Formats: sequence, structure tokens, C-alpha cells
Amino acid sequence: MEEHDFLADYDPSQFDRPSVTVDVTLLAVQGEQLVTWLVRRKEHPYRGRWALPGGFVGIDESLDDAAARVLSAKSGVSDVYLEQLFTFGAPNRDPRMRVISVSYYALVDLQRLLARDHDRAGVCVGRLEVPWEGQTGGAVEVRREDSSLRLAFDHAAQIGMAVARVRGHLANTPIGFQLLPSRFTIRALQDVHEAVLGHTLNKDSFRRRMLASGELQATGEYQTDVGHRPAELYRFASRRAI
Amino acid sequence: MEEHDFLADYDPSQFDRPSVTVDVTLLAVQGEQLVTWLVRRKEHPYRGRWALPGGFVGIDESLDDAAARVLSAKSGVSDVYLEQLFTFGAPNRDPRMRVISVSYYALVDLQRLLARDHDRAGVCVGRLEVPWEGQTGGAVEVRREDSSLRLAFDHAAQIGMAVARVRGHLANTPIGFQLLPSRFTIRALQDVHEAVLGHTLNKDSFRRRMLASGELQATGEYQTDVGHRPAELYRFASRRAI
DNA sequence: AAAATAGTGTCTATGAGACACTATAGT
DNA sequence: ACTATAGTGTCTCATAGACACTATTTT
Repeated sequence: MEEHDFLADYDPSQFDRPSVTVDVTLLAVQGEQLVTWLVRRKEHPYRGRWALPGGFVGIDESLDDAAARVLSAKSGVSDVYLEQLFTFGAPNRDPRMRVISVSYYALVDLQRLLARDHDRAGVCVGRLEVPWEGQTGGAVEVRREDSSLRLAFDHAAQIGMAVARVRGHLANTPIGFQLLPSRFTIRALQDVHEAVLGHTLNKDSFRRRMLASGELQATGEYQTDVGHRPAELYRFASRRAI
Repeated sequence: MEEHDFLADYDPSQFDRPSVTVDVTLLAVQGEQLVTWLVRRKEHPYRGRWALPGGFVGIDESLDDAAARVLSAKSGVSDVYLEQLFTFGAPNRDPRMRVISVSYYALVDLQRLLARDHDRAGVCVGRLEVPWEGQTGGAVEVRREDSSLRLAFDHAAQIGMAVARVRGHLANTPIGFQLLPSRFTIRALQDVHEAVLGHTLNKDSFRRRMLASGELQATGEYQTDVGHRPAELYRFASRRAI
């Protein structure tokens, strides 16, 4: 135990230090599908492949600040739900050098994301294909039109972990509204839940459960221009104004 | 966006790099209480205060390997349930320099831990007082006998997050047996659940739920030397031999 | 026999799914 | 009038809690 203790407590300035980055999985819902925001890598390694928005953590910058900065810089959105996910630190995950990546995920209403101007060639919205159920976890496939995108680093695993985490949160806490505009119908909320969970839900009990949760606040307003009875619009009771 | 992009992608070798450590919250159950393993700091900062076992991550070492090494060095136990929890990276969490700590938690049968020889003055088993319910989260208080222990760094918050995580896992997956010897009674398992969750459980439905889960395997053996009808001993169906 | 806990059977309350029915928009 | 979806009321089924009862050990 002596030697172990010695190594564990050794003066760190004598050790090589790893680089530390943040990567952000920005999730949104498009129709019935979960999508994520990807940027094309311009440099080696993995040049030309698709990657999560990411960047190095400043020496005096908190991890949360770094994630928000990187996300804003590479997607244009800020003031979104952002939560730390997991830290990926396999010694060879970056072939250049030791890089430890603190992975975050963010949720946004797709319309807020698409409202920004973007360099169309350098970014894309990829459709997630999740080959497992529940919170099993594992890598996901990302598709655009009919082709499967080749992702850089361990980003397919990071996105998979983000999906598993959001699925877990959805059962316990109301975060579905982070993927919707401020006013939405209960049906739209159900679509979001179904897209995230990857399976359909019972309409009646979903409605009852949401109304019973106390998180929804009726606005008295209704949909317009729909070819059927218009649904009432709700907002989240504890939602912050945007 | 140009300048942001530039900064985000800048060559990291030009930046100062943070040090990266792992800290491990080793949890066990003693009677009806959750306890954790602490070591006394011999050096500044926080000299003399109690701290989680921790140490620097080697430049070619995975995070999981570092956590297992540090835990083994400072507590003597290995082959325990060990899972990454959260990464703490506030810029001033260590007054010496920027240190980012990847926090882990581990679960162990207290008897396995106490079976080792330890430097009695430098380590202790602290009783956790959790001032919140459910998975709310937040810092915890750690007590020994009647005094509250002063913890180093953000370790009270790390332990709190470990408790919240274990509570969450307990609802979904059978990890309670990680805190028990290989053969145990259903009542002992319930005691573990109650210690972790911080509230009592219904005896009948706990029994039914555990038996229905399919995770328990009856051994046909029974307790001996108890002053009442002896309970049957079970083992976990998917438990690995230790 | 008394004390203490293990273990079983059954009733009840709660919440989800299923389904039938009414309501209200556009076409 | 027809179609599509919103929204309500009620029945059923599964699961947790409550409680009564029996079983088996030590003292």
C-alpha cells in the first residue's frame, strides 16, 4: 500500500496533463424522430467526418460555461436546457494525444435552431436511429436522407448515452417541454415523448397523467387552421419566460 | 461566430491544461445507516480534514482504471461495483491550481471493507446524514460518533450526488446486493434499501416485488442462531462469483 | 409458554390501458 | 354530411399497501 499511496499523492506538476474538452449533443424532435446537430470536421483527425460541437475547456472556465460557449458558437442557440452527461476518457479516444471529454447534452425546440443562419455545408441535422430499447444504452446510428453518417471519435456513444439519459429523465421529471415552443398541445407533447422513448404511448393515460402532474397550465387559447377540432394550447407551469 | 469558432478549435498545446483527478465515494451500509469511507488529508490544502479517496489520472490510464487503482490503494478493496458519477470542474474548487475531478462511487459489503488492516488514525467510516428526500440531491453531512466531520474540497457535494444516484438506480436495477455478502435474507436486503432510500418500506410488498423480479435465487439454506424463525438465504441470480 | 420474526392469503386503493362516446373544426 | 382529431366517462387489470393469520426458531 505504501507505493500505491505514494503514486496516488504524487505532485501533479511532474505528470503530463491531459487536455480537457467538452462535447455537446444537441437534441431536438423533428416530426416523429429524434435528431441531433452535427458539424463537419475541417481538420485531422477524422477530417470530413461529422462530429458533435466541441472545444477545449479554458483554464479558468467552468465546465458548464465551456459547454454553453461551445454550443452557442457552433449552433447559434443559447439559453437551452443543458446538462452534464458523462466523461469519456479512454486513453486512445483521440489519436493525437490524451484528451478527456466531458460530454453534455442539450434540448431545444427545432424551430429555434433552424431559425438561425448556418453554413449549410458545414452543419447538418442528423436523424437518430436507436438500435436498443429503454435505457439499455449503447451507440446510435445517425442518418441523413438515406445514408448513414460516419461520426468522429466516440461521438456515436456519446449521443447514445444522451438518448438513454433523456429517456430516464422523461419518466421522472417534466423535461419534454424543453423540446417544444412555449405553447403547445398535449398531442404535441405526446409526440415528443414518443420520439424520445422510441415507442408509442396510450393517448388517454398520457393525457390524464400530464394533467394530473400539475405541470401543465391551460392558456385558454386554441389551435387554428387545423382540419379537425382544435386542441387547447398549454404552457409549462414552471417554465421560465424565454 | 468566426471568432468563437477560432477559439473553440485552437491548438490546445498553446493552452494551459488542467490537472485531472478521480475521487471515489465508497458507500456501505452499517445497521440502518449509510456510511462512507474517508481518509484524513496529510497535506495542504485542507490539511487534517477528511476527504474521499482520490488521486491523479495517469496520462495513459483510463478513468475507470484510475478510480479502481485509487480505491484499492486507499481502502484495500477491489472488485467492487464502481461507476462514474459526475465531473466536478469549478475553477476554484482546489485553491492550488485548476483541478477537474471525475467523481466515482463504489458499493461494498461493509464486512469486506473492515476485514482489511488499516491505519486507524488516517481513515474512518463516516455516517451519512442526508438532509433531503428522494433524488433531490445536494450536499450531505458526515458524522462520526457525535461530531460532524469537516470535509475537504467539494466532497460533501460529491457524496450527496452518489447517494442520489444510488437511490435512482435502486428503483430501476438490482444493485442492492452490492452492499451485501453473497448470501443474505430478504429482510437484510430490505434493510439495505431502507438505509439507502432513507425511509421505511412495506415488508409484504417489498418481499413480493423482490421475488417477482426474478433476480433472487433461493439457496435452500437458512439463518442459524437467531432468536426467532430463521429466514431463508438468497443469492442474486446474476451475481458474479467473488 | 412467550417472544420475535418469517412467510402466506386476501382485501382494497390507485393508476394505466382499453374502449365507447360526445364535441368541434375544415372540406 | 363527412372526416379527423380533441376531450370525457367508465370498465378492467396489474400492482402496492394493509392486515390477519400461520410457521418456526430461541429463551
